[in-house]
Amino acid sequence: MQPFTKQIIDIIQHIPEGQVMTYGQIARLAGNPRAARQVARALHSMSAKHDLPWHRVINAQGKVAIRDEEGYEIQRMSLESEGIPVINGRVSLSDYQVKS
DNA sequence: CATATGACGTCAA
DNA sequence: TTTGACGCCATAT
Repeated sequence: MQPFTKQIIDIIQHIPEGQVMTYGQIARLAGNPRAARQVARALHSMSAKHDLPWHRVINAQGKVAIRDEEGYEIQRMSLESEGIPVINGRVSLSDYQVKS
């Protein structure tokens, strides 16, 4: 497991309940400010097998970035279950995004 | 023009 | 078969 990937997983596992993080923030904390896309790649490949709260990871616009319909709804439900309302496929980042 | 952002797609072990 | 690496560059603003 590469340090990067490990960092990404670690960071996601530490996202507080009721809060979300963007790809850019995760990439920055992982040590590579330009690796936002790699964060997406990592999740695409490993989110399922790491008991990660991946539903707390969204894009910088507060939108659910999942393309898959099923996964999208799963994330929406998960977020709302934590008290994060998803309106029009979006989340109120100003209220729920983790600040760093 | 400069800056910010990204839930893929393919291949190796 | 399944799990993980890749760590850029196309697109939008």
